[in-house]
Amino acid sequence: MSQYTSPPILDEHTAAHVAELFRAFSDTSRVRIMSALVTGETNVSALAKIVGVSESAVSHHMRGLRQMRLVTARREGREVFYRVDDEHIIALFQQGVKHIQDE
Amino acid sequence: MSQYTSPPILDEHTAAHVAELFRAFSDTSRVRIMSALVTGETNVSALAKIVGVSESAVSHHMRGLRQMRLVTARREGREVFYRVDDEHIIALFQQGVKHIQDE
DNA sequence: TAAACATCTGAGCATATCTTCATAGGTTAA
DNA sequence: TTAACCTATGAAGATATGCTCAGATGTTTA
Repeated sequence: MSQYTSPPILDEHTAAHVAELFRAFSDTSRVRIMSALVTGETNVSALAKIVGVSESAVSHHMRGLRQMRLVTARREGREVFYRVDDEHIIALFQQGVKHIQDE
Repeated sequence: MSQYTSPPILDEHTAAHVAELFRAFSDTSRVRIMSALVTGETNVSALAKIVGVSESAVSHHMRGLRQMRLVTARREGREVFYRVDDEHIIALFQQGVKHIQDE
């Protein structure tokens, strides 16, 4: 006789990666940076002005987001433009925003 | 003549709430807890065994998740069963998991 | 009521995170 | 080349986070 068993929970390694992904959006400044990038490519100094933090802080955040491949960078002269390439990432972010705005 | 302006970025207050939501899933233990709850109602001691952390640690996590209304609690005798009621929250969580597993 | 069980809570500690400051690296214009 | 500009980096300090430990609270059973 067949028996039902619920799917095993996420293993430590996978769970750590999932947590890392969500952690990318777990900071107010990064959320605002993402909300800017979702509307289009933006460079560091513009992000700093828009979000209201130092260019250094933005740069630090961008390094993390870049390492996680959530954003890509493109150099144009002395400026560096960042963008969100992955539609799934955009959808994930927007879904989080929607949940807050719908409440 | 009409002019296009990109939508303003999220205000500080909204962004803080969005960050708070994502932060709920930004810890390995909480991700594993959520992955268990998604498969069905579970009590604290079971979660502790499954996830591999102390019951106290689970309880602390559940308080946070409860306060954010990401889970609901139901008492049955001396046990407390937790579940994820909100389908949108489940979808958000699963989408994050999917992004990791697809890579 | 007493004892056993399940969960919750606050304090304290170790670690992680975010920001700022100073400075370095890379690019363009004078 | 020098100066100005934009971005990146490392160190340091303040705050946040997650865990453990000890003990409290609530519930059932003997």
